[in-house]
This record gives sequence, C-alpha cells and structure tokens, in this order.
Amino acid sequence: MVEYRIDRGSGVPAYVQIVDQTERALRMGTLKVGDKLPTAREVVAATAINPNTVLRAYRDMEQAGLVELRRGLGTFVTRSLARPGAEGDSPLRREITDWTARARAAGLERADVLALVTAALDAYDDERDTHTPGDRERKKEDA
Amino acid sequence: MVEYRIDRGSGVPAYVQIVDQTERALRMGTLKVGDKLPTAREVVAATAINPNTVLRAYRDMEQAGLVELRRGLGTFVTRSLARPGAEGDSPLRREITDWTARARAAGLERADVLALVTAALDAYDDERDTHTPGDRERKKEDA
Amino acid sequence: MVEYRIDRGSGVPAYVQIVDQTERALRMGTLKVGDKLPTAREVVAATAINPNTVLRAYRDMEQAGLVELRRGLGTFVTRSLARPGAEGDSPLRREITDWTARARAAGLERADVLALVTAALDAYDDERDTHTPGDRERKKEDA
Amino acid sequence: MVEYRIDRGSGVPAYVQIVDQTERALRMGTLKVGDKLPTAREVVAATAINPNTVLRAYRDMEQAGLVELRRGLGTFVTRSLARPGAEGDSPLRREITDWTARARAAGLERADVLALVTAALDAYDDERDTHTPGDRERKKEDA
DNA sequence: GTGGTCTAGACCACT
DNA sequence: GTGGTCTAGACCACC
Repeated sequence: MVEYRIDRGSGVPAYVQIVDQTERALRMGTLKVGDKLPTAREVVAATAINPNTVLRAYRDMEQAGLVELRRGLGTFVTRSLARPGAEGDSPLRREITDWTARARAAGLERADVLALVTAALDAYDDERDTHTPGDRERKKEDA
Repeated sequence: MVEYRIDRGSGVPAYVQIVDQTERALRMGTLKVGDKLPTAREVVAATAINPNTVLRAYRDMEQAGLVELRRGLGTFVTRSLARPGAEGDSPLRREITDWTARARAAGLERADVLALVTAALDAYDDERDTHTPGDRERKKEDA
Repeated sequence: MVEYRIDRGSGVPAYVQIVDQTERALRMGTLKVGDKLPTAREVVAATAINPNTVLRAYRDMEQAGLVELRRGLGTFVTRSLARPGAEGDSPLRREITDWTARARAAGLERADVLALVTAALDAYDDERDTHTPGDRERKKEDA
Repeated sequence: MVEYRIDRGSGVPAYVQIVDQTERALRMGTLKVGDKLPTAREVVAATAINPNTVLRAYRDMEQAGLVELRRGLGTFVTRSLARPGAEGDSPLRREITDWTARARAAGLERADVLALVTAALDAYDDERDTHTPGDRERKKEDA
C-alpha cells in the first residue's frame, strides 16, 4: 500500500504531490495494475489534507488513464509505468542504492543528492543535444 | 549564468521553479557567492513568464538570505550552499554522471531516473530510522 | 460569446452541462480556435452556480485538449471540433432547421424532437451493425 | 422490450440514464401502457450496474406516475407520453430518419447530429421568443 | 482582475 | 462505506 507524504510549505500543490508519488510508485513497480490505492478517507487520516484534494488527485490520474475510480469500491491502478531496468534486483538499482547510501554517509543532504542527479541528467541531455542537432528541450519533471 | 527552464503545466508555481533551480545551482557550485543572477528582463526573454513572477522569486530568495537585490545593479548571490563532495571533480559526482548516462542509455526516462533515486533515498532513510529510534520524518524536496 | 444555460434538477451535473454545451458550440463552429470563453465570474453572474464548478468544467476541457486556461487572461479555445457539413449554410443544416420548425409547430416538445432524433440515430446504427458484423456498440452522448 | 445502454463515464448518473431512456421509449410509442419493463435482474445482466440503481430509477418513475411496481410481477407502464406526429409511419419520422442517415453517411458523428438538432431547437425557440414577448426560457433536456 | 488551490461541510450515487 | 458533486469562502499565482 502506498503511503503519501505531503510536504505542506514546499509550494507544490498537495494534489500534485499525490500524483507525483503515485507515478513514482508505478514506475518503480511498487504499484501494479489492479492494485488498490488507499481510500480518500485513509489518505485524509494519514496526511490531514482534505478529502476533496485527494479526490482531485485521483480524478486527474483517472483522466490520465492511470487509475480507475469505482464508486463504492475504491480506486484501482489500470496502467503500469514500470520500466525494464528499474526492477528491484536490477544492476542499475543496486548501484544507485549503493551510491546514494555513500553520498548520504558523506554528509550530503537529500536535496544535494537530488541536485547532483538533476545536474547529471542535464549534462546527459546537453551532451546528446550537442551531438544531434535539433530543438533543445528538457522534459518536465524538473521543478 | 544560470538558465531557468519553466515547465508550465507541471502544476508547480513558476516562482517555486526558479527558487528550486537557483538553489540547485548553489548546491552544485554552479553559482558562487558574488555571482549575478540573470536580470528579470533576461529571464522574461528566455522563459516568457511575467517579470513580476521573477521578482517574486528573487525576493523570496533574498528573504531566505541567499541573494541580495541591488537596485540598478542586479541580483547577487550572498550565500553558498555548496557541499564538499559535490564538486565537479569529486568521485561521487563522476560516479553519478556515469550511472545516469548508463540509465538513460538503457532506456530509462528522466522521470524514471528521478524515481529510482528517490526510492534509494527513501530506502536509506527508512534503514536509518529503523536503527536509530526517533521521529521518522522525510524532509521536503519530495514532491 | 457562448451563453450557458444550466438546468438544475435535470440530474446532470452542472459541470457536465457546461462541457457539453461548449463542445456543442465547438462542433457547430459557434466557437472557434482562439475564441475566449466567458470568465468564471461571468458564468457565475449568469447562472448562479459556484465559480469552482465552472473552473472544474474548464479544467476538464483543458485536460481534454479543447481549451487553455491562462491565468490573469482567461480561457481560450485551442482545438476545433467543427465538421464539414455542419456549417451554417450547409444543406443538412438548412434541412434540419426546417424540419425542427415543422415538428415544433406540429406540437412536439423539445424532448419529443430529441427522442425522435435519438431513435433515428439508433435505427441507423442498428442498420449498419446488422450489415457489417462485429461488436455492436453505441457511442456515448446517449444520456 | 426496452434495452438500456448505460454510458459509464458520461458523468450522467446511471439511474438518470435509465429514466431518460424509458421516457424516450414512451414518447416514441416503443413502450405503451401495460408494457412490462425489464426486471432489475435483466438490466443488471445486460448493463453490469447494481440492482439497487435500477430499482432507484424505477421508483423515481413510479413517483412520476409513469410506471407501477407490482411486487412479484414486475414493473409496468401506466401512462403514455406518445405524441401524435411521432408515430412510426408519420411523415416527420420518415423525414428525420432519412435526414439522419444522410448526415451520418456524410461523416457526421452522433454528437454532431445531436448538436445540429439542439442548435435548430435553440434557433426555433429564440425566433419565437423574439416575436412573442415573455420570459425566455429553454426547458430542460438540454444537458 | 484572471485563473487556482484548499478547506469545510452538506448531500448524492453506487456497491 | 466507497467515490462524487456542489457550495462557500479564504488565500495564492499570475498578468
């Protein structure tokens, strides 16, 4: 079962945080097709945000084709975002888990780690853009 | 010079994106004390957002003690967030750059990479929480 | 400018009525790409429904790719649903206008007219289904 | 025998769709006084909605005086909504059947056809409103 | 002054 | 007891 953690005061709307965290769980395979999301009530109990806000997030994901809201039953995953290469026992995953642990142990904060990865992603994209001419764009997921 | 990229439609307020990206540059050392941020005019030209929105972000960072607005001159960095271990030639940085490139080359999207790192960070924190009792909290930067 | 008419008590959610009426205007060419929808405030003034309900409808249409909400500016049509054959001076349109007038003059109510057309649509679909075997389905727009 | 088709996802409550479709059949004469509606069980089998929802619709129609629920026997039509002019062999009906077929053959979708008719109805009402002063109102059946 | 988020709470639809 | 609509009103982001 997913557990949402809402950071009030991050400036990021609560419903966006729910959507992002759900998508992340889908990408990681933590959430699979058919799985049930926590009910709005459960999320409310766990996070102290308003039921309407939770439903807003669920509705958005429904329109995005990720989940299905069934009245009287709950909300269920209808599409997977899982990627080969991101499984729990993949080499890439073992490596990043190890690297992250070392980075944290070296005194880097969560934000530092994410900044490093973002910089690495940007570097990779810029590298590719340079070699393959075309319109240079970085895809969302930035903020 | 930092280059802001605003993702309209990410749901994240534009001024938050500016602050986040600036902080990231500070953590990475891309931006150092004394450096000048782009003028509102320049940001507007590059991103098509309203000057007031840029100024709002700069004012927020001034209040956070990160930058100083000198009227007629520009906005200047007053504090560093750089971390030892995150320098451009540090081993951690070389490793993550390499790993990211391999992950992307393996077909993972930007979002997948960030999801993997976030999961690794969560795993690390949970691990520590288990061994060292205390209030279990994950700090912002999550959404 | 579109003018929404909300039938409270029809059982159909107000935001659905707004979406339906907007789509209808798009199909008829009454609303064209670039046109501005009435502001939420204007709709509120004209229909006595809550601003949030209007915004809910506009947001839904934005996600459907029909309109774009620009903060501080308004809501604008981004996609046309106009169909060749449905223009104001097309033969089909002249014919239906004439037929409808005669039906109404003959004492049929609005609901009768719509029932007749729906029956005719059903008959047409059933006819086709009979001749071309396959899964028999009637598309939405039914309720 | 009527055959209900429920469009989940149209936003219109299922029980409203049942009532609407029944009324339409009454107006068209497809359903006559004394006719038996399908049992809740049959509707459930055909539409995969909950029996309670069907009963809710039947009860609403009973209160509206359209049908009578006889326990153990079924639900029966008690009132006609048929209109002279809408019979199966009336000229108006032949004309609209023909027109609809041509409209569909010309590439118009079901929704386009309904939009055209609605526009024609609106035009007719507006015309009359202009010539005969009074409160200008469009009756339900709109959404 | 535009759209946008969130809250609170009432009532409804559906299983 | 699930999700769903709507209202009212406060406050925010953006132009």
